[in-house]
Amino acid sequence: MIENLTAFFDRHSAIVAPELLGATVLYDGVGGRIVEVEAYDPSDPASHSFPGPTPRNRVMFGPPARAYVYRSYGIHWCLNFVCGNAGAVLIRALEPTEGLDLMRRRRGFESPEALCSGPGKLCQALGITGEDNGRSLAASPFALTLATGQGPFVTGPRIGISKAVEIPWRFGVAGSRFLSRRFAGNQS
DNA sequence: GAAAGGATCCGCT
DNA sequence: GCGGATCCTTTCA
Repeated sequence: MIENLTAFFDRHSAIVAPELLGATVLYDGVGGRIVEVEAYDPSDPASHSFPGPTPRNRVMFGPPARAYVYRSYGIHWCLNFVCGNAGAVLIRALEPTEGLDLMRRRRGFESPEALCSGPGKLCQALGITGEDNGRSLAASPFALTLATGQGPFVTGPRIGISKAVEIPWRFGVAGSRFLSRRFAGNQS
């Protein structure tokens, strides 16, 4: 258990990503356990940091332990945690534990499994927008509690990208009902 | 200045 | 299970 968030995130995204599984993320008191993530790094054609710094992705090239929030397909927001060396971990799914009422109100009274089972849905449920881009994960409104130990997890190819699909940098808690999509092969 | 593409979600079949 | 909606960012002329 690393107490310093900056030290925790200042490593390669593919190392940080699986260790985030089981951690608790709260935004203004609303959130839950992380059950699914994906890693991206600058040598990866599918990563936003691959082409180099731009006005949109400049946060990825800044200090670690910050939130990188960007708009996807013009309508959804996606939440990333910035790691060392211009890498990032995309938060894909949560198991909701805090603020269920508020999430249901924002999401239209869906079942718990559907509240945070996807990057765009997750941000809507927690109320995260582009205004949170670049904010520190160590200060309000964010509250991040790292897991004391990792349970079993599964890996697989990442979702929704057209380049470097063969890199298995998707990580999920084994057997969780809150994943955005099931993992091919061993899930139970 | 203009055009193309994208780390997705929702509704319908 | 599949296809459309929707708009911001980047790239090129």
